Amino acid sequence: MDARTRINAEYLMPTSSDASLASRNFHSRINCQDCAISELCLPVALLESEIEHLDSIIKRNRPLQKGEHLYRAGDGLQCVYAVRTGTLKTYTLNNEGTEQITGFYLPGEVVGLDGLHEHTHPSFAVALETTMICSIPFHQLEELAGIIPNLRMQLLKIMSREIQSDQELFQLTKKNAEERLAAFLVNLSTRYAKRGLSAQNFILPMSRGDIGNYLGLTIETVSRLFTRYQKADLIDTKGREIHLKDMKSLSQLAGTNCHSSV
Amino acid sequence: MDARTRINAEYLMPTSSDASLASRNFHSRINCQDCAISELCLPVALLESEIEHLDSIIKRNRPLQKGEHLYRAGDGLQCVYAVRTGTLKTYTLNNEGTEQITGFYLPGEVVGLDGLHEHTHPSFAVALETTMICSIPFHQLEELAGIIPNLRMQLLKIMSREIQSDQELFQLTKKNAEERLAAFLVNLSTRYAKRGLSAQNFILPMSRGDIGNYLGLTIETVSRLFTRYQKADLIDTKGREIHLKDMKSLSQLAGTNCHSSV
DNA sequence: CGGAATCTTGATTAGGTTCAAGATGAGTGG
DNA sequence: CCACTCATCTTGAACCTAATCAAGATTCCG
Repeated sequence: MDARTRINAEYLMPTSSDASLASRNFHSRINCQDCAISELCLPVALLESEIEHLDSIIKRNRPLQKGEHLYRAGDGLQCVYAVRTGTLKTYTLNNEGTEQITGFYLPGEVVGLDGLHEHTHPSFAVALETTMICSIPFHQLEELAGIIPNLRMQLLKIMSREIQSDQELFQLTKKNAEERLAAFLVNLSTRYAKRGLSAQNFILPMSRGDIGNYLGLTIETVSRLFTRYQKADLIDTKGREIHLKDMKSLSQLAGTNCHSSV
Repeated sequence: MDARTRINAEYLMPTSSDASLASRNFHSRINCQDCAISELCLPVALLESEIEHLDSIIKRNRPLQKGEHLYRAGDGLQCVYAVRTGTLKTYTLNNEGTEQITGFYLPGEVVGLDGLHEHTHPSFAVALETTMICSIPFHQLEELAGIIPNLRMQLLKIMSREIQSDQELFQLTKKNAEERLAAFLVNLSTRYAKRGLSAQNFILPMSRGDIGNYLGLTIETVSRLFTRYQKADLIDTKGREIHLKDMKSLSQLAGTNCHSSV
């Protein structure tokens, strides 16, 4: 049940006449050199030639459709993955077999870094919408990190950032429902802004249920909070569209950490 | 018997007459080669000569006394630190300036890995008891990781494990008080067992207040849970001494993850 | 258009916090 | 060794937030 073989097996060529597209790279024109989000991703601080080297080990398959899995818990870990476009969610299953969402991943973010140490994915990763992925064979990445100091440093930085943001996430246990959802929205907003998108207006790629699951709240509470925020003129929502009207108050509600530089 | 007496047996306070001990290595005889917990720490899988190389960049100062800080939020990040003996807690301050505990660190565990990416510690680290630390200059470690593939891999593994355990920690948001405390105790137990200590009997290095803060519960709730567990014959406690009588039920309560290999 | 999934809103309940008061324990000095 | 203090811990009662149960409303999609 390897992710890659699944992808290849399910792969449908865009035009039956062009067989070459079925080969290693789905879009041969896509590469790190031209990628809009390389600034957020692994190639940061690399020289042109180093980026080419990195790019040469990266595989790009056809996009994942909504609901398709990138990998599953228990799968062997061959690759780590960078989101190119779209959104992933990662989750585990608890004793009762219910989903426990552990994270949402936006373009430029790297998933699969948990589980390096045991060569096995401890969680599931699934697309919330049509999502394009760069697959980076971990073994080759790790070797390359031995050769390219900047890449080694960037890999450490990405992991360090993940550790920090996971610890910030954990601070949610100390917050009430109102604060949790505010923190979630502010966090998403910040991440969209980094990607050159609007910090005020975006479309939530996940359902209310997903948000609730992630934050440890029920779907009813999330729904009620959205209406409460709306009445307080903090936000404006229609379905998954959201407009953050009062970022300052939301941030304050979120109780952003004093020493958080994010 | 307990961790603290073990430490006292190993450690003798410096006499004020011997100033030389205050220099680079407090105990010149302490090194990675002979360290009991090297198996849990950075030297895993290194050759003898590689361990010597690693050891040569590590600094060991006098022990931290209870309440002494190893670093503070905002401090520049020169080193990452491995706990040799004792216990650290890490915390941040929220808007209101109240402490938010983010983690407890036992011997062999590495702290300071958050904040690599911005060369600044995002949190505080303070000793909960007399604690000996190995300071590892990050720049040198990173360079060494370029030369020694096994060290590079071990560093990645340590960070990967931290990411995974932080994500498991985050699952506490989905648990109620009873489950949270059980998860906490089982987690501590597992970590002590890995260190060759008893999984059933140990002394909690932190106060009820610290536990509550960490888990997002009030001290009263923690206290009530301890008595409830005791009445249910799950544990036996007297102050900070704790005996886990029914590990199976506790683990079940904790709701350990299906795919968790820890 | 119709059925399913998702979302909203209301009423009730329960788990955990808050407020309050004692109890226990560790550390200090006489 | 005891008395005293301060910090930590325990227990009780009242309150409140968020979960649960329940019923509609809305949106999505074939």
